[in-house]
Amino acid sequence: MSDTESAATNPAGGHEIYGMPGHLIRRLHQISIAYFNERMSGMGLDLTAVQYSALSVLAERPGIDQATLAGLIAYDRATIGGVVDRLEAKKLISRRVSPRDRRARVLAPTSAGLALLDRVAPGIAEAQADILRDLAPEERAKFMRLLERLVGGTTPPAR
Amino acid sequence: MSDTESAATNPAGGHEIYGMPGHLIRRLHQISIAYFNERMSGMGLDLTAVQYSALSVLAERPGIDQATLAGLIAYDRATIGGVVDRLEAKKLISRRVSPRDRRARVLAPTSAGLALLDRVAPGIAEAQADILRDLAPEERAKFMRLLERLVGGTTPPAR
DNA sequence: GCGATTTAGAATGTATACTTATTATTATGC
DNA sequence: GCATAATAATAAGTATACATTCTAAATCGC
Repeated sequence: MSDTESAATNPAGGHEIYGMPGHLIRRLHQISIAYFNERMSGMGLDLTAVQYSALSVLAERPGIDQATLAGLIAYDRATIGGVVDRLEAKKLISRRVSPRDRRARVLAPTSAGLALLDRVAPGIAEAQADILRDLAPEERAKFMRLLERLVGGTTPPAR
Repeated sequence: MSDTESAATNPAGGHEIYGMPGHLIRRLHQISIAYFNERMSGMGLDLTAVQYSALSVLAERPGIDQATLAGLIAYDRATIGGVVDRLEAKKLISRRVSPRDRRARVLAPTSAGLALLDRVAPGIAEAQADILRDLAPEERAKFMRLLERLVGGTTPPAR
């Protein structure tokens, strides 16, 4: 598709999706998740990308509640509940009622959770490298800069 | 995060996710879907991005079966079943058993499906523009070129 | 031409992802 | 200090997304 065509239509009146940003972004996300899962299963581990992100942020900021965690990684607050459930079931984090606000749940990684983070670090780095593998180093930097601009310009959780 | 740090760790030994490609790609996908849904609900329509892609491809290639459709947009074959179910329930596509292969289901948009595609085209174009809004025109082109390289280099459905 | 393999689709189970509604609890206004 | 508004989680419902398993049907090999 040439640059002279709109993203939504072509001269024949069709609706080609292949050149649309949304389609390519969905595909790249799909590929990114596939690389992540490959590395994790390759290490014999059962951890999703979403679970890794949550655990990682909790290691940096132990003691935050679910709503704060959701805000920090731009998860929906309803979604975070299930993620936290599964991390707790795997004994990677602890969840207690906050003494200061009995509505809130205070989260923190367990020692097993922290140990797992260290153990997966190489696989995570490899998965990230996999994603950008087909670009030259300068192109990777350029892509990451543009990506950060596109994401950073938007207020995290849309709601 | 500076370029001298790895994507997975920082000098303090932490595991910052904010600079990782995977995290930023997930965020951009989330933002992309949010823009799509805003435009659709703004037009009073009930159509997801996934459903739009499927319908759009069926308009270009009427008569293909579900496995072919899945391959063309890189959907999982198990996922496509539900997507097709919902499109059929909304009477946007037809699904009949193939006369040549009784295992397969031949798909095609209905006239209502084709009419809907034309009707949503402006909203789709706006949603795509929303995603790249914060970049200058040359940056948009650069980003799209890199995105296509990253996606195009990978064989579509990972399995 | 028939048994073995492959393939299409569906079914099942897990994990996001988001909307809306509900409950429990806290903060606010006056 | 009490009714009201706001907030943290959960619950319920819909829609991807993918792995695995199953059935039906087609194809392949010899």
